[in-house]
Order: sequence, then structure tokens, then C-alpha cells
Amino acid sequence: MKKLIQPKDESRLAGALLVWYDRHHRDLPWRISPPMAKKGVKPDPYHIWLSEVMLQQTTVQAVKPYFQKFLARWPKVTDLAAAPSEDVMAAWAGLGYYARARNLKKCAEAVATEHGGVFPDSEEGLRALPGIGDYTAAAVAAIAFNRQAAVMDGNVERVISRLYAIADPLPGSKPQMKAKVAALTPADRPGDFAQAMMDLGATICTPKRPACSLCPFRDDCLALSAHDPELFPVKAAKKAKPVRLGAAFVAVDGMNRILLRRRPDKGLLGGMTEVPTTEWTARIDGDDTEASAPFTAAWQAKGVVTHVFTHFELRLSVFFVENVKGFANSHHEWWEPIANLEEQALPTVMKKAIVAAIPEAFTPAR
DNA sequence: AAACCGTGGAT
DNA sequence: TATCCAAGGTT
Repeated sequence: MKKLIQPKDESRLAGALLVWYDRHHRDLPWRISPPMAKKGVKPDPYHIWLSEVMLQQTTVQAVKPYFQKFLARWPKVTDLAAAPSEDVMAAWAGLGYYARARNLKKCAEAVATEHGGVFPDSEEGLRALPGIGDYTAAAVAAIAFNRQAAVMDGNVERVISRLYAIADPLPGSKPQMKAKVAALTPADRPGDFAQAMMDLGATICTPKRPACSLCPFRDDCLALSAHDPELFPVKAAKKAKPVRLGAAFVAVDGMNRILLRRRPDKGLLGGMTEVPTTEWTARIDGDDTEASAPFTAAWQAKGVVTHVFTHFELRLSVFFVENVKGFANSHHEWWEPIANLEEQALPTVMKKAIVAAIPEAFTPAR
């Protein structure tokens, strides 16, 4: 009986990919490369988990220095569990998506107190921890514990959508693609298979101008045989970013200290440090002027800082005043020596605002 | 389930 | 300059 659809030889595809990976894998600080694995070196689940959380929606290049810094400061997950939250937030500052840092801390505490300092070795056990979703649970299970878990991230979505020429748009086509990944994932070396799929997506099956001639799947790829891999994956259209306006107030007292405060734990930049600001709204009125300053002073306009967040663009009017008399407002506010700014949990947008008012704020003192 | 949640590099 | 998007998760 003739089949209407010719199924691919899944084991042959996985084998071809692993051969490619043995030769062309990337060397990464958190990775046990195939030659080391052959010598019996095992991945450290703490390292794999830490890297996976940092890599969520974040480039390898951006993660590398943060990964090294965290590992040097907190060598074991129990060290991270015992660390003050403020230290963790400050160390994460600049990486973005700060809920990840809050959940990282919660997860480390859960592993330390509920699992005896040892990560669960199953996808289900990992999935129950804070900050670990479908992707990360599968990735840690496969990479750290050699579990046959179907790992699907943005890279894998691109590879699979092209290999099978999936015309349905993301994110609706995710279950369909996950089933394809599960069918492809081998019992032998599932961790390397997952990393190989992601390396392939990152280096060969790229969003633009993929290097199809170098791809181990070149003879099986339906998108390539249809002559346009760049058409995949199909995605739903995204919405335009609205603009929000606000003002930020950089106040310095007579002792070279700057007025800072802590943002609420939830929401945008949750738990991070900021200079006093107004609300950020779409309104064009007096809210972006010195009239809405935290206290009356000779505020000087220092221009407008633009910063693009995930779902809106912010235009912050920056105001500056110096030699003000220091005062205690609430327990959410404090005066911090400018020399200590580097150690604060300041998100990038706040560093921009401070630099607009004090250009040398982050230059090391001579 | 759609909205929310950062940042910087590549094109 | 504008757009995309990178090892996604939570609510």
C-alpha cells in the first residue's frame, strides 16, 4: 500500500546531525564538548541550569561574562540560595528580564531547602521549579541528565519549520513542531542532539541567508527543495510599539551622593533600583516636566533619554539638581555615594538617565 | 490566551 | 533608521 506522505528516516537524521555536531559544535563555557564527554567528564546541573536561565531570550555573547561572574561568586547552587537578593539583582543588572533573577534566586532556594541541594533529574521535577518552563525543563533534563526530552527553542523551531516546511504560523504550530522534535530525538546522546539542533539553528540554519550547502539536513529539507528556507518559520504579525513619556530626577547632595529608590517587586524592572521618576504614560502633558519633581528645587533640564522596552518605547526627560540638602524620605529611598553606583542594581535605562545628568557617573575615579 | 517582561547586536 | 530577534516564563 502506497503511503501518501513519505516519512523521514528519523534515526538517520539524528545520526547525521550528531556527526555534524562532533565536528562543528561551538565551545561554550557551560558546555561539556564531545571530546571531553568522551573522557568521562559530566556536566554540572547547576552550570547547565544557570546558563539556560541566562540564555532565555538572550544572546550567547551577552551571557558569557555574566555566567562567569555568577559562577565565580556563587560556585554552588547552595551559595546562590544563601546570597542576599540585592546582591543577585545587582549582579544581574544589565542582562534584562529581571523576573528571571528573582526566580533564579527562588529556584536556588527551593533546590537547597526542598531537594537537599541537588537538582531534580527529571523533566517533571525540573518543570515544577520557579523560572523553569517547558523549554528549560527539557533542556536541563537532556543536557545535564541525558534524558530523552524534546527540546524546542527558537533555533529548533526554525530548523523544524524548514525541514518539514510547516506553513502554519507560530505560536499555534508549536505542538505540531514539538511532536516532530520528539520523533527525531534519539535515545542515545539526547543532550548532544538538543545542543546540536540549537547550534545548527545558530550557525547554519540562520534567520537570514542560511548556509544550506553546509547543512546535514540539506538532502531532506522540504523548505530548501521548495527553494526558499527564509519563508520559514511563518509567524503571526506583531503589534506596533506605543510611546510612553516620563521624567527622571537625578538629585545630588553636598556629599556626592545621589538619591535612589527601589522599585516594587512585581512588574517592569521589578525589584531593581532607580532614580525617582514620574509614571510613564502615553499622555502628553505636565508629567514630563520639573513640575512633577519629587521635591522643589532648581531642576535643570538635561535632555531626553530614549529606551526601547519589549512592548513600548520610553522617552524620559532627565532633570538634574546638585547641592541639595539630603533628607530621609521613605524606607524605599536612600542617598548613595556616586562612587558606589557600579554596585547598584541599576537597569540600563536608569544608567542612561544618570549619565545624561552626570556624564562621569560610571567612570572609575582616578 | 494574550499581554507583559530588557537589552544589544545584526541586517 | 527600522526591524528582527536571541537556549522563554509567568500571569
